Amino acid sequence: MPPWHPHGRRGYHHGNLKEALVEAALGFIPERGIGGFTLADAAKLVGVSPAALYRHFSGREDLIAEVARRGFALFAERLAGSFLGPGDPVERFTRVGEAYLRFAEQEPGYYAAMFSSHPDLYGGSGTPMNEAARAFELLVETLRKSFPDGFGSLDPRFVALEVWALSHGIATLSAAGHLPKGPGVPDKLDLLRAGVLAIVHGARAGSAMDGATSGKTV
Amino acid sequence: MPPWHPHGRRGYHHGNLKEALVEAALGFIPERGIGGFTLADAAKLVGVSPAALYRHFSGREDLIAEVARRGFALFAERLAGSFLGPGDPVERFTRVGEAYLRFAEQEPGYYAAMFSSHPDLYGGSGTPMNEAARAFELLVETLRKSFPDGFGSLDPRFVALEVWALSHGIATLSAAGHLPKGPGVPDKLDLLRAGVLAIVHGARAGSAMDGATSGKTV
DNA sequence: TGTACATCAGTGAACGCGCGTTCACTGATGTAC
DNA sequence: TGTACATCAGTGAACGCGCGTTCACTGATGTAC
Repeated sequence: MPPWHPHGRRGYHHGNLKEALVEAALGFIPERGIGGFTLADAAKLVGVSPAALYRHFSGREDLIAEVARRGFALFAERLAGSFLGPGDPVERFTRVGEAYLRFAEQEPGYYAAMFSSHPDLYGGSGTPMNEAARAFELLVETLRKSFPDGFGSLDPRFVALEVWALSHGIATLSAAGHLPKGPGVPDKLDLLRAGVLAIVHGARAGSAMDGATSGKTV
Repeated sequence: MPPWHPHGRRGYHHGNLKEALVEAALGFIPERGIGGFTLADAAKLVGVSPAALYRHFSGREDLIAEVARRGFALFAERLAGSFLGPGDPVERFTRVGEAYLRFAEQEPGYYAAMFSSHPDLYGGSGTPMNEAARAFELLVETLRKSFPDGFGSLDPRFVALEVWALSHGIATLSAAGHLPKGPGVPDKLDLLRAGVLAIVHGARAGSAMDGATSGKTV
């Protein structure tokens, strides 16, 4: 018999309450939205009194911040993993973009928590924004490896931000149902692939973009 | 003496309650978020009993849908307006992108309402999604005028969607405080200009993008 | 191996609150005659 | 010009509800001796 049961309760002590609450949040957030997620429901699902929650989190905000923190960490892991494997760097970088959209779609709870809360609310280390910065750095590094010749006078961080913004835009429009769907209609992967190619290609060609950004670095 | 007072009450009848409630929502949504906006606060701000609201809206959802509907209409107006004026078509199209970001920043209440609610919730005509579709058509038309030679085998609607997604991504990341700020750092306008140039240029060059999207139209 | 005890993760009842919505009503407006 | 009356935009009190959080507590765990 394991020291604690993965689902449900063993007895008076849950044994794995923190993890269970995070999982409950991940279940509720996608279907109710971040604002519609309640501690009461999470506690009920897990089979615990609402007050038990306060042994592991300082409150609602804290639980959501924890979800966001874990989300960014997992996100970075997924992006990094997708860059591994066969193919030339450009192909592998394309896979990173696909991994971005897949994460947003398959982990809507994480994704919503990650981008819902205002980063100014958090300070210090180990916060969601810390993890977010690490994920961004990873994207920059991936971009550097994929295009070792660089982007002319353009900072790779600038290009990475561009790619991130496009991915985020496609992911959120898609999640909100604002993207056209149907047979014969390009899907979000087509949209991302073409956009990323254009951004990266445009940046490498350089000339057109230098005017707007010369001398600026992120 | 005017038939109704622009601010506050004239007497028992408000005279302009519907407009006043929409304005109240536009004031609260940016500071509290769409989920944090309450009918009670809106009614109090306007100086009216909470029940009065139901003479003009069927409920909370309906009020927010009205805000979204007006938002999309105003949005389309602003985008169209920014395309007018001097300059060659490409310059003017660039201004449209800037107008997008300006709208998102200056009208956060409208913007949040426009993209907060799931379009599937609405049906029929005169709904937010109807206005949204008109705004998108306007973007497509602007793109057609700016690049009359087209984009090779690429549907202008595909390119327009790309531009919309990038703009939306930049606008939402910026609003959430996820974009780096500071002197010497490219701002969101730099980001959008460079991205749009790359997307449009990449689409005109064609070759690289055709593989991913040949035969597909929006 | 047994027992006393510190630790701490839970309970459950209660709190104050504010929400969206309803109801029967009332006051103001404007129109018909 | 005056009056009766229909219309309708408001009132205000109440509803049932569920929220996040607190509190004194209790049961289980594990460690020291």
